[in-house]
Amino acid sequence: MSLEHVLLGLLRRPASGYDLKREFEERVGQFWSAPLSQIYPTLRRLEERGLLRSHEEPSTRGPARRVYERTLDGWEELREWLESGPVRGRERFPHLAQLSFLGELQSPETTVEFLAGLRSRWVADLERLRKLAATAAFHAELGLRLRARLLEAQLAWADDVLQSLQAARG
Amino acid sequence: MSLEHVLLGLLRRPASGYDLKREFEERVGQFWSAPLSQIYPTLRRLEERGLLRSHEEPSTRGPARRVYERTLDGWEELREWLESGPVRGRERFPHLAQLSFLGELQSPETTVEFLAGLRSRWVADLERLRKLAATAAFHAELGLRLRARLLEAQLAWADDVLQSLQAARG
DNA sequence: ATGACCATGTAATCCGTTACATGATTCG
DNA sequence: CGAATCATGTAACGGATTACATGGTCAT
Repeated sequence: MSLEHVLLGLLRRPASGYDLKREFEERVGQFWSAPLSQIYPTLRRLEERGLLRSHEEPSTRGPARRVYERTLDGWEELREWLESGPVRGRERFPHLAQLSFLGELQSPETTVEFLAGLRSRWVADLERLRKLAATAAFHAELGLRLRARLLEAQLAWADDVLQSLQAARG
Repeated sequence: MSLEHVLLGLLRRPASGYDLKREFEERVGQFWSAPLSQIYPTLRRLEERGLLRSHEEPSTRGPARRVYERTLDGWEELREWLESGPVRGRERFPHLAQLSFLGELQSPETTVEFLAGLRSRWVADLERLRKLAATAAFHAELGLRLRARLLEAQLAWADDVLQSLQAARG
C-alpha cells in the first residue's frame, strides 16, 4: 500500500494523526490526500507492525494527542520504498472518458461548455499552485513545478480544441 | 460510480462483457481500465437497475455470450452524466509523493536514477500513444492529443530537472 | 450560546485488484 | 498436443469514502 509509505514519509518528525492530516495537505496535497478516518487506523496498523511507535501527550485544548514516530524498521521500509524506483500509478481520468463519449450527444455547445468548464477549473488550480510554489523546499518544489507544467499543457490543449471547434462552426 | 457510466458510454451498440473489455482498451484505455471480474458484476447490477437489458446469444466458439444494450433509462442516465460537466477526479500520483520524500535520503544519485526511470517510462508511453493516435475518431482523438501533450510536458520537466541536478554536481 | 478548531475514533459501504474456477474452439 | 482466444463468472481481500459518534476549548 502507498498510504502507509506516504505516512512514513511525512513522519520526518513526531506527529499525531491530526498533525499528519495537515502535513498531508501542505506537503503532498497536490498529488495525494486521505481523510482522518483512513489515517488513524493506518497509523495503528503501522504501529502493530513495528514500523512506528507512539505515546500520548496532553493537549493544550481537546483530548490527548497520540504522537507517532518512525522506528528503525519504519525508516528502513521507507528507504526501500524510495529506492525501489517510481511506483507505477494507474491513473484514472474520468473527465477524459466523458469527453470521448460526448460525441454521441451531437451537441457541439455541450462539448464547448464542457471544455470551458475544464479550462476554468485548471486556471483556478494553476493560480492556487503559483501561490504555493513561492514557499517550498527543493524536493517538494519539484513536484509543484511538474504540476504547473501539466496544468499549462492542459490549458494549451483546451484553448487549442476550443478554437478549432469555434473555427469549425464559423 | 464512474465505471457504470463508462460502461454505459461504451455501449453504443450491443456488446458482451468480453467485447466491452476490448472496447475499453481501444476507446478509453489511456485513461481508464477495468478487469473482466469487475465488468461482469457491474453489468449485472446495471441490468437490475433497469439501465441495461440483455439476452443470450450462441457463440461461434466458447460459451454463450450475454449481450447487453442500453435501455431508454440507461441512455438518460448517460446523458445526465455527460451534461453534468466534467467529473472532478481525485488523482493520485504516488511517484510524486515519493519524489517529495527523496530529499531525506541525501543521495543525489538516487534522485537522478529515479527521474531517469520516470523519463524512460514516459518515452515508452509516448511512443505507444503516437502509434495509436494515427487511427482515431474526433472525440476519441481529443483525449489522445491531451495525453500526448501531458507526456511531452512531463518529459520536458524531467530533462529540465536532470540537467539542473547535473549542473549542481558539475 | 454559537461556531470554529482540536482531537480521537468506529462502522458501513463501495470500489478495485488478484486469485481461483471452468470449459470449448482453433491454429500451429 | 499445447497455446491462444473465446467466454463466463465467484471469492477473498484490500483500499478509500462517507457517515456517524464524542467531547473539550476558544473566540465572537
